[in-house]
Amino acid sequence: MRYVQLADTIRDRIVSGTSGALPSEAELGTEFGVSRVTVRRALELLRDEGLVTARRGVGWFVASDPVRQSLGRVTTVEAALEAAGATAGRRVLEFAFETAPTDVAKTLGLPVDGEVLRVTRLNLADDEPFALVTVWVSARLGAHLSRADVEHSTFYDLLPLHGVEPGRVVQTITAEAAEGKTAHHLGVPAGSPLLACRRVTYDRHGDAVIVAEHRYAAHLTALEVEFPFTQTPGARHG
Amino acid sequence: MRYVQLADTIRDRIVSGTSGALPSEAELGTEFGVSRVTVRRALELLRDEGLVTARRGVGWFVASDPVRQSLGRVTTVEAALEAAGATAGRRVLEFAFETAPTDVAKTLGLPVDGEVLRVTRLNLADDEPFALVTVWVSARLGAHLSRADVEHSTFYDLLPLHGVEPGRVVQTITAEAAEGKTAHHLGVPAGSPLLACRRVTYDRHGDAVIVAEHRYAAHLTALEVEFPFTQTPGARHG
DNA sequence: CGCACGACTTGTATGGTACCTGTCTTTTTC
DNA sequence: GAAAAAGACAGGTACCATACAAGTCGTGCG
Repeated sequence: MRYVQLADTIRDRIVSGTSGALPSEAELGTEFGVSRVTVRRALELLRDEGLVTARRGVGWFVASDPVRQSLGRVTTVEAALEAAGATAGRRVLEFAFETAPTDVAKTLGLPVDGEVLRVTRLNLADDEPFALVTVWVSARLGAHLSRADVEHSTFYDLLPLHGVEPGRVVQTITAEAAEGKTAHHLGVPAGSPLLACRRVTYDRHGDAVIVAEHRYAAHLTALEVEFPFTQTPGARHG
Repeated sequence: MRYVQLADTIRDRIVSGTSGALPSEAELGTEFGVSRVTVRRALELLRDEGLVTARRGVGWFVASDPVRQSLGRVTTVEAALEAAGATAGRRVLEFAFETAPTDVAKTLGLPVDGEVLRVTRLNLADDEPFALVTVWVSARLGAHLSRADVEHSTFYDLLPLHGVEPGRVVQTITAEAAEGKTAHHLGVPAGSPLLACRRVTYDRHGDAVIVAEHRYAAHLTALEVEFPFTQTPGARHG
């Protein structure tokens, strides 16, 4: 689907800072070597997402500061815990350099047999386990981290010390059944539903630096996302 | 049996990371030096295993990659499905006026025995069940909606016609085990993990107008949240 | 100033092309 | 005789090219 890919590249262009008016449909068409119809379908897709708006006779515009607008108020489980006054604790279960899983290598931009530091950690709230977290960073970065470091500080506190400036975070949320070992650590029956969040952190240059997987027991946790409604008239699917 | 061997090699290729669209039947035929019929028999074998799906006139796709729904940008399930290249459908299962569940009555600002319109709907992606959605609106608003309305349009398209302007949306995400009836509708085993989203839509005046519960089979769906890195308590835990 | 005109834009519709899957029949091969 | 190959056709989808309607804006003329 050509227009989906085109929408992806335009979306990237928008989230990485472009604002104001977009080039006209005809210009985008010649730039990407596609017809105007295809450009329109891509733009309509982005309009359904609330990322852009169109004014007839004028042009297409990036919706006013869409990133901040739509993503400003994401509350994580950890934030809620702190707000509730719980004391957060960490217990490092594993700390190992090993070859990266293929998907992790891919997102971190490493070769298929690239080496990473994997830290598996149990997050505690008032000494009760509530999240099982696995973090991967490239071995090059991990070389500067000690086990004590990751036990007492967050990765977000540590990385700036080594010249890495976090830029943006993409969090993918899904659900899964608790596998035996995970269930044991979280203190829930095996097979019970978990909230699984994969969080990829990028630095200022757009390169992925941290891949993390958080697993929460479902009965304890809920993520809350708030965003303003963006009017999307004329959605193509009725 | 030539096509069984071919199915094996294609399966290997898929499980080792290939995703998205497969080459066309003709291309696979020339690549492996077999006829199109043989390629088809192999692919049909993999389809029976649930590994791939075919869309007429388009091509074959690996079935495993979930639909990623971007929170904060996509406002409807339909938009996310279209972005993934699937065709969206709806089937209304229940359409009833009844007394509101207490939590719904509370969020909608109704008295404890207030009346609401409840619509339970199955969302389809390429004619496969994808999401089970229950929507509650106050009886006062629901009085203007017909069953055909909610079958053919989204609530977000319908409400502006009756003077309601959506303002903001708060979405709460959690996981749960599929209860029997829900599992049946979604075509998954009972007890399998679901992604459960409760979405409360407020109008311009800050009054809650829609309460909706979306349930997705976990293996089909992932929610995606992107936010710029800020040194807030919520983003500190990594 | 007022106004028409033209150059641009988005919105909409249509015909045509290339390619895809789905299904069938016939021929070849082992 | 069964499996595979080869071919043909139907039904669909995505994309392109084109045309035209409708809206906006700047320019220049009277």
